[in-house]
Amino acid sequence: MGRRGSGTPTLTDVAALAGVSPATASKALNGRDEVAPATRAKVLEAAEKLAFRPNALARSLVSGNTSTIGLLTSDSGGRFSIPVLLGAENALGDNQISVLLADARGDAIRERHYVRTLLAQQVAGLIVVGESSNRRPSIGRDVPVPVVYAYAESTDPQDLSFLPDDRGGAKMALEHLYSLGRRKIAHITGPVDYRATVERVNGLNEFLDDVGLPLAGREVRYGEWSQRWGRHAAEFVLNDDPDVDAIFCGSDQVAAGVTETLAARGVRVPDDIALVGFDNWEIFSTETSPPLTTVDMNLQRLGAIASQHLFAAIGGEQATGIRHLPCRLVIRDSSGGR
Amino acid sequence: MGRRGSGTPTLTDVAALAGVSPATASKALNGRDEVAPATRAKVLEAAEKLAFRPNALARSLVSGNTSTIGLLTSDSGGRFSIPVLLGAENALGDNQISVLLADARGDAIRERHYVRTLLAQQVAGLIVVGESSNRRPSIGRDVPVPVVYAYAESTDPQDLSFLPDDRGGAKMALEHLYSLGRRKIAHITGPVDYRATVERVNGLNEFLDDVGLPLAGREVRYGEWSQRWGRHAAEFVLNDDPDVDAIFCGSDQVAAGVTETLAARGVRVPDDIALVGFDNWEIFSTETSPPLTTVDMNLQRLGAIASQHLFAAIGGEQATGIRHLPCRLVIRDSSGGR
DNA sequence: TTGTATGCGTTATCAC
DNA sequence: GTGATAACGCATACAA
Repeated sequence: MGRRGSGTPTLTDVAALAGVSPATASKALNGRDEVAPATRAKVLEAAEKLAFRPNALARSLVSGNTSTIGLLTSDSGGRFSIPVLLGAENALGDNQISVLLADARGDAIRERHYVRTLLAQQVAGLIVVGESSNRRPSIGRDVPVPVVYAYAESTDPQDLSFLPDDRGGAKMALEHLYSLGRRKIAHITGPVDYRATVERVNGLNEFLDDVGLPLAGREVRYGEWSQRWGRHAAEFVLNDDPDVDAIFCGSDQVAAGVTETLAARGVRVPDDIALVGFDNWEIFSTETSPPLTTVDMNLQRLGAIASQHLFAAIGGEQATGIRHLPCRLVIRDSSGGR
Repeated sequence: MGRRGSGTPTLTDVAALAGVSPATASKALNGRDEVAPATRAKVLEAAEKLAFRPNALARSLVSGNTSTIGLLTSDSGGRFSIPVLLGAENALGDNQISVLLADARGDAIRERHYVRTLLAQQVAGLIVVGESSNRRPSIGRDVPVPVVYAYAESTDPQDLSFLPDDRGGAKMALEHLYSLGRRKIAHITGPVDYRATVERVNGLNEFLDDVGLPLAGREVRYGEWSQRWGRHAAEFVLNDDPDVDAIFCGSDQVAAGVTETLAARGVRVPDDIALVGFDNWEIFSTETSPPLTTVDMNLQRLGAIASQHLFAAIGGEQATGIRHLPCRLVIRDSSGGR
């Protein structure tokens, strides 16, 4: 009889109903070919009838590997981890892989705790997602399963990290503005201690150097990731440099604030000033008036690629280093580019 | 020797190092009292030395119950499931419970698939989170583990569902406005086919009836959950009823749009018009100018309570029906209430 | 107090 | 082609 007489049916139940041994039933259900077609049919029928589902725990215990991976995150809002998770689930496909989620909330102690818990659950691998894409401590080399960092950069070069190519993304935005004839481009962005901020500014500077253009708006405006900052910074830029004909923002949230100030001052977008954001965070980018041209970091794709590499690593193909994945320009009305 | 000679240490390894049998080691580690203090010390020391972590799979296989629960969600953005998840993790505390997350993306087929997968993983219970708080099909009575619905209402009254008390939340908002002397209150909200929309309107109507006040702004303005709609609807309201002195919005996102229109038309908030939102979605509620007074649905608390009930159910204390959990008014500047 | 034996549900090995 | 048997890592009933 099966578990506790009345519970979920077990392989033994199926075998009994089919009139074969558990071993044979196992082979039949797992599609091994050392089993007679007639027998297989009987077993499958019995399994169907009992709505049999193999106990993944028992299976993992004997096989030594789970079909579960751990996702260790720190961004409590799920702003980055959810897209990464969705991308991972996509890549997993019907592989019957499950994701154990643990949110360490940026606390190193809690993070260590969760790593141990996830390992106790015998996860086959770990994906670490950052609360920002900044460099962050490695969870260590003594972890007995493969680890990849997605939207996070491990300080240990022996780890494998996946980051969006913010620098390239910024260049895409600027090329777009440049191609539309804009020559007085200002930049309003977030805190200077974000890798994303710095990389986007690097892309900006490289582009301006390449085409021989000065930065407009007097200087790069560093602030916070908030609409509030966008509103204020737009005032500064307009006051200091009324000729500005384009503003490239370090995030859509900032761009949303900029939009408000421009509207309040009667500046037309994109006619007077073209606007480009970053993130393609749709609750902002599709909701401003006009909707934002913006740079999408392809986080879902990043999650998919990271998990593919994780599986490769689980399969023995270890890799190391930092991979920058391309961004994508999403053109809407705020730049006048279509 | 343990797994594959060199892998993760097992209980047997610990026992060997401590010079006792695996059974004794097990008892010592699990805090059973039929073991001599000296022996326990030896075992603990050995476990420490080997960094031993019990294999949760094996433990579950023998005990028959896992320390894992499944979280089945449909809101791809994580807008509701993440707070619920955090609340659940809080309630779990150090119980070493893990959460297996599956995102069905609103697809019933995928949902069934994930339920089966989660069950195959032997989850001890299931939390179902909706993409909205609307009524949704039950995942069925044939699920062999307890299920609770959080921010979702199962169509089956035998299920246990937890919902925010939107009606009560709306009343809190209105009482607040009323107590501040506002008497011409309009309502701008989302689609009429959302339970949340309807319940908030119900609360509105009940309140207005109670105090004998007519609705201002001509009628309830139903639309979408978007800033865009908020901007337009505010125009309608102001045009139809210029005397309005308060606008209660069905969401912060809508309120953010309303704010923009009010600013554009030179209407002062809260002096001319007081504004109250709903959701306390902080990227909106703390970022508008002025910041929004709004109703918080306490989703994290809802998640905590739902998971507590789930554990009770796992422990045998089944419950059924629908529980409405109170909202909380968060007072900021947009209502002039502080 | 400690150790031996057994079983959880499944798969793999190896006889038959 | 099929079925005993052992093993995965752990916990427990029971014997010592």
